[in-house]
Amino acid sequence: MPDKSKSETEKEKGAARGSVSLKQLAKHLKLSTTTLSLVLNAAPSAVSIPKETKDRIFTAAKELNYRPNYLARSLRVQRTHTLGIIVSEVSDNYSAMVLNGIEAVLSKKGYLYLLASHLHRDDLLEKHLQILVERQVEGLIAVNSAIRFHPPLPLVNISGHKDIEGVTNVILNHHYAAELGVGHLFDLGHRKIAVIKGQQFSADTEVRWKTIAEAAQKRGIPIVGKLIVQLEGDMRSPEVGYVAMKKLLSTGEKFTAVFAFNDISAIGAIRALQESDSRVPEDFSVLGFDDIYAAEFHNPALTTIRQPLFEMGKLAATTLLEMLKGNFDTAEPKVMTVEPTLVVRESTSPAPKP
Amino acid sequence: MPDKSKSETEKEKGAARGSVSLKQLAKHLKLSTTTLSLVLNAAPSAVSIPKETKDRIFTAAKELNYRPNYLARSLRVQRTHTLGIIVSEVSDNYSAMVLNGIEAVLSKKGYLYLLASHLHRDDLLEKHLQILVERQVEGLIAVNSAIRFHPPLPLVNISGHKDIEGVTNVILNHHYAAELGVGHLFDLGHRKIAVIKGQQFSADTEVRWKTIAEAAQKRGIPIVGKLIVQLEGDMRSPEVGYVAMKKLLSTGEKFTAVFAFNDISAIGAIRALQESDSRVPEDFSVLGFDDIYAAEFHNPALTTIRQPLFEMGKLAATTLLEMLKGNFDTAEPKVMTVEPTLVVRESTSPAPKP
DNA sequence: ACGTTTAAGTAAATCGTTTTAGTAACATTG
DNA sequence: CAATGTTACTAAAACGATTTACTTAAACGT
Repeated sequence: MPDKSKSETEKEKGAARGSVSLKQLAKHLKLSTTTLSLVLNAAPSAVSIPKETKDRIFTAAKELNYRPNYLARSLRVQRTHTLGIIVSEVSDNYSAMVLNGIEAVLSKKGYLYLLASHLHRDDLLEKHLQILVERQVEGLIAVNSAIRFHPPLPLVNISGHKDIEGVTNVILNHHYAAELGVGHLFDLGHRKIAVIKGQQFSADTEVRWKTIAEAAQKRGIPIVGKLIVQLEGDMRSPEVGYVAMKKLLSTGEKFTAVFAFNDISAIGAIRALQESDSRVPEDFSVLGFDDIYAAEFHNPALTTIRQPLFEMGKLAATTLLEMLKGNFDTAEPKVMTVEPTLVVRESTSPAPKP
Repeated sequence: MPDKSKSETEKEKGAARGSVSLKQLAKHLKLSTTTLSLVLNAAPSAVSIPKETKDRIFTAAKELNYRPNYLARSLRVQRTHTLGIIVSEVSDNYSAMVLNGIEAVLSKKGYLYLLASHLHRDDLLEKHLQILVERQVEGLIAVNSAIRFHPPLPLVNISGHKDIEGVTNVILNHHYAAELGVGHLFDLGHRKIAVIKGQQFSADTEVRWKTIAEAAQKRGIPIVGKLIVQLEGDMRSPEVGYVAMKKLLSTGEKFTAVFAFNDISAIGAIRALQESDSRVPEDFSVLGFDDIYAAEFHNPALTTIRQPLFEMGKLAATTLLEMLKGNFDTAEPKVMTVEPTLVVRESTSPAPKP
């Protein structure tokens, strides 16, 4: 037990657990807190302080293990270097990849973030945003969230509803995504295509469906009501895709391909198909969306529309930081679009001969 | 444009963007901040304040959109209701599930958390812990991190190295996990078992390997050097498992089953086997670890050793909060163990006849 | 009618920093 | 040698809350 003795004696007052306040450090050095602050922060006006004194300060700070209290500093300088991020759920694969992108740029810029989830409940969304604001975050990033009001702080929304005053949007080029997906299936000869729509609460659901319908119509592919089914519930487990496909199969309506809302549900759908003794892709082509890590290694490997989720996170973060620099005059809703790509793997193939 | 006019005029001084400080609110009401604070926080001494005054305060607070500055409050009361969490990487499936568990209890208890990743670099780990401490978090949770020093704050480590003074550990019953896994393969008749060890930087790697080796030895299963291979690199993609299995196959050494470090690598391994025209589980049984969401829906569905990751997160969080209540006298390293379960699905089957 | 309670508040200190506006001592300059 | 600069610092006011220790006026008890 090497360091056990001192903790009792140096209990004067102040910060916790072996940490010293600036005031204590100043007293120890018989200098004012002003001088210490100036020196420790390398303020321009510290030029007049002789190197000797500076060194005394530095070594004492190190010895007494001085750690500035970021709260106090933030309060004084009115900057927290903290953002608030709100997602539907952390362990959702989609959010996780976006978060990774966000974190990559924030950590480089010396920002931290507070994270909250809304679990697709509007009341929680509002409450948690409120809490983040009280905690003095400088700006907000929302992922896949239904922001419906002018936010009290600069906010950039990833894959959210657009057209809200004061929010900047990062969205996928949905139109092109649908063209890629439907085009791919069409080119393979599929004419009876089922669609698994996203959960009702997901912001992407509506656009995705609309653009797919358009792309289908444009190619003369009929939209059959019975072949449209909607995901319900949890976003993390393939289970919901499994259920959706079961429903699709139970209608008795014929189809040769399915365009799933995302990879997770595509994986569930494939499982359901296999259970009913159908082969993918020989009997049914399955097209996913997102390109999560698991997609490439699934069996069969998923053909999918890739969303650059990591880049979307990065883009959102850099944009928000930019907004924070320039004063918040970005009042008009702004949209930044990113492009999807088609990744062809094994889960799609030419339509079977009738 | 409904609310555009006022923002210019109410610019006296104080908090940002339509928010008012307590002082401003007090001036507006011609009362002291003391009174407001007492009333707004329902302090016991506020009994003497007549209801009328209280109502005046409440309505004014609502009207002027008063939001207490949490920084200022925290500074004064010396409590931040914030924890620091450090993980290797957010989008790692493992961390994400643990995080979910942590968040579940924190949000219920009114805590938020700052998240940092160390990317398996010791310098980043130390630096980020330092930053979290400066930000006045009340306690720390580390996930899968190699904490090597007595931390400056209460810390609970999930699946970390044990035996560090002042840290409480949440760990899996590795011994039992190995018994379950090896026992399962043994019972199916497998005698030549390959093992995919975890990445060198992962805290679990060493114990996992040791307990597996013991369980094998106990059953008289020989440990063949050529059949032991180690994962290298990224934790998120099955790619590394794929590479590992390729290496295993290239040795020419015979085996009928593989015990993978985790589900992610098991999925990659399966892909490698399939590419070499082997069938899983008919030719090779593959056993995973963790039971991530994708495991159940993989093809073949993964037989795996389930870690209760969500519960581990919850346990860590509740334990830490408990430590924060009772003064931090939990100096002796404490260990809380959780139990694994064997989930039998499709990726394992009786060993093929020789 | 005097002392004591109670009601309804408020002034000021405090948390741990940063920053503005000095000051006191010495050196330099014309 | 008085004015001016420079050097090496410091006092005190913020930042926005909470909290301790009063204060003043009215009500009450006897």
